[in-house]
Amino acid sequence: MNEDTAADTTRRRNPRGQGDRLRADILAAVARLLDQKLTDNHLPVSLREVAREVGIAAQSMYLHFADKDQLARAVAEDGYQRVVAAMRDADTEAAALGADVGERLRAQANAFCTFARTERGVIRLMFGHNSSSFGEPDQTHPARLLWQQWLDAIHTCENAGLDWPDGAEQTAIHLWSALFGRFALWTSTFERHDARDLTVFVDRIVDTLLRDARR
Amino acid sequence: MNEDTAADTTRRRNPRGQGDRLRADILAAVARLLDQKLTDNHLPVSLREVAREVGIAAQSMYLHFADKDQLARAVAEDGYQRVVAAMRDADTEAAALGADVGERLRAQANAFCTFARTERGVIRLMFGHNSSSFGEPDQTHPARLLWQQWLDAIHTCENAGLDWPDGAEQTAIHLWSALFGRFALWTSTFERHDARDLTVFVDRIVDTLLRDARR
DNA sequence: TGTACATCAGTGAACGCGCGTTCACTGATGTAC
DNA sequence: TGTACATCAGTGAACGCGCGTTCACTGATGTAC
Repeated sequence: MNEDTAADTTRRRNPRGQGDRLRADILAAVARLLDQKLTDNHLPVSLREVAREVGIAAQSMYLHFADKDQLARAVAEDGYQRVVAAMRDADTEAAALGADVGERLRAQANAFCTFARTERGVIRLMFGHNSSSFGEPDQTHPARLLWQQWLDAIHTCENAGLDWPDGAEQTAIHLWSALFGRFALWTSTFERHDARDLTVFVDRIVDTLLRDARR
Repeated sequence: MNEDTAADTTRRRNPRGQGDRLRADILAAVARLLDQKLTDNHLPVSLREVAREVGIAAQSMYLHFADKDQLARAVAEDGYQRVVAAMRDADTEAAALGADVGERLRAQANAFCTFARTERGVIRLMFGHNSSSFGEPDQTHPARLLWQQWLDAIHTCENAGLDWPDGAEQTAIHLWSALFGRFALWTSTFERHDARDLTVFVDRIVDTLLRDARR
């Protein structure tokens, strides 16, 4: 077992002139370890930092969270609940103003991006570890809430007569992926961070989807 | 200044029966701190773990990296170089087999996803912090390499006669966003992780782009 | 051909620090009688 | 109306540990003479 980890075979010193090999070995080891670490939800903030920020003693964290892991879990779960609430509110508001289903979908897409923009740290955590860290394989992952919200939005359009060429599920995945990917690029690369870029993108992608659905 | 952090005003104990308020305060504090931490590239692995994995003493890390931060930087930079190399190789290979520009674009998109799938930890790190942590605002960010690769691929199609309705840049951003977003969803949510889902997605999105470009 | 020396690829031992967590405690506030 | 008591929202002090980093060292290998 573990024949792919360098640690098994006792390492021998590199020959003279080959010292740079260690550099490559180190980079490969980091890649391996990072991959293993993906499973646990790592909170890149210490309990004590949080306590300091709140203005309480570090032990007071344990009044509400059993350990650090539970805190991370709670933050992500809270994030899912809030983003879904924001989308739902945007939908309700748009509907109250007499928007059609397409405009309501766009409103929800924008609400999602706005949440991502204003809660960058939290959304990173939300998508920062895979399902296995949320206990039971399927049912309990709080991302289900968000997935259901997207699916509802897409279905609402179907009920109003739109026909998605790739089907509701694929359309929901497509929209969610595109928005999150665009946000990730926007936030993590060299672009200046102008919120309008995101809004323009939302408009374009929702328009394209609607156009193809109405054809 | 800092009127938005709870730590400024000395906290007073919650009234009886309101103990749950602390929970909300803590979650809000974590969100604030996570947002601040986005700027620095945090390597969720210790130097000593890496050294153990490689099979060397912890201090030997300093033979190649000035500190932990430089190691994180090097891992990300290496990742960018490798993903670009993989895309370039896929393109060259497809071209050698007589593929047209569309097929070559698809080959590069697939190479990107394959890299993301096999180097999940590294790609997380690559997109896990924003540009400011890479020194000079624009020029030095190694993501530039990848951006240029996408742009080249899109331009190659233009040179072969394709006309992108949204322009080359927007098309490149769209493709990159969609792929990365789909990957992020695939890896971090409740779906079973079946590589074919990604391949199917790549096919569909590239096909859609090409169809709209040829019209 | 032998040997002194420089270089290279690392290691041994230790530092001070902040971390997650535990245990026993406090002091204000509401409640029963 | 007074007082004993339970409850609540936390804190004080301490633990052992692994971390990032520093400094001085080692021992094998190639090179100049």
